[in-house]
Amino acid sequence: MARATILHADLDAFYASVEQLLDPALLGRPIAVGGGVVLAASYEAKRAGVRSGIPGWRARRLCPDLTFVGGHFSEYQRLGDAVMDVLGDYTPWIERISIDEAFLDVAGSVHLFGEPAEMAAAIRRRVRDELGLPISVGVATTKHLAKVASQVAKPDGLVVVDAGEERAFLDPLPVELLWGVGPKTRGRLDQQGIRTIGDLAAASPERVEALLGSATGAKLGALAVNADPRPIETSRRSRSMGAQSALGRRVPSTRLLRTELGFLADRVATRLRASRQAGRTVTVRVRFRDLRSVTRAETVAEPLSTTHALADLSVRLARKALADHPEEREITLLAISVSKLAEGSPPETLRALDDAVDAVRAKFGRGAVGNASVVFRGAGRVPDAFRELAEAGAELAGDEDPASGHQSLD
DNA sequence: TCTGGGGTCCTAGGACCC
DNA sequence: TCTGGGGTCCTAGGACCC
Repeated sequence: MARATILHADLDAFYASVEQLLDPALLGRPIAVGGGVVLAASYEAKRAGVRSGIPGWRARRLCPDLTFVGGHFSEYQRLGDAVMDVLGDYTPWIERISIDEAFLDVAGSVHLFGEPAEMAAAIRRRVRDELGLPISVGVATTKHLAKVASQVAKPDGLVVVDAGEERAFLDPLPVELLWGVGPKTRGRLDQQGIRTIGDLAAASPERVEALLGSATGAKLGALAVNADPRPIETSRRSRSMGAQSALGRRVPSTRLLRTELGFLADRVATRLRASRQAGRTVTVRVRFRDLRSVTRAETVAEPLSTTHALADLSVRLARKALADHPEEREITLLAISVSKLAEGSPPETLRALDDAVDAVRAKFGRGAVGNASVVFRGAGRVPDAFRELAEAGAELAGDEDPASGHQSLD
């Protein structure tokens, strides 16, 4: 039987913990990072029902003494990276899955640092002592189970699920602890009397697949019986790249579409070029007042990565989406996503302008130059630092492959 | 009194080809 | 004479995650 050598390390209420670290007056108090929407809540706020993603007004109603803080996004990036450096002291086999969590496979480091559980304890101690942050760790035989374990460990805890103890650990837990079970799936399972992971593991595959669709059902079934031994992936290429802007309520004039989609196209195309990629499918999403949204997509023959081409196609797609919904007078969000990514740059002739813009920006900053929509759009509703943090999160794929160029610890 | 920005994966239907 | 089966690609929408 496989040993429990997979760790999932997950910082607790990360943004909120950083704020409490930066301003000790906030310690022990319910705080939320964000404003219009809650990006993160401290455990004190969570106890009152404040969750990330809920609107600010609802959070205030749930928790009248809630303190909102603006957010120190560059500090989140710095501290998140510092935590990953600590993890890297224990193994090169790290899969960072967001700014504040990662999987580790420590099978090859046991002779250096002791049992996986000891490493987990040491990691927690070091992150607390050196960086001042609480972090929970789960240890198990598979990634998914380690993640369930870290969720159970929260806040500020350690849970080890030894080989052979998986069923006893999983069976009594509620299904929503499984990765991929959200409100809808939980509701569907609940209607069938399936509430615990044990219930799900005991249900026939046919029944689960009939309920959730074949792929989702099979996947969830595998998770429930811990039969999903996916390996640690130290680097991964992203499959799409996008950007979006919430707009408040706006009438979708041609001028608005050109300005906002020009801004978004510029952000996406710049990142595409920086990663030397281009994409064939462009998807535009338009959201209406009731939060319903529609998408229109087009796949082109030649991969594109120029700001101009992306902006033009995006405006066309947005017009198509709007034309199909003439009853909608106002829109609240625009988004662009580019997928079917491939290595490659645009032809020389088309690239010259973007190259020049990229070069000037590298020297003088983003606002120094750009197409009119970028320069004249003015400040958005969302701080650039937050966008950059989110972008960084989307580009976690490390270029360091432990399998090549790194001496095995064994 | 309606909510950010970045992603992943799945489903279903239709076009098209052999 | 009116119709099989399989595969691939594309589009639109939805659920979910951090």
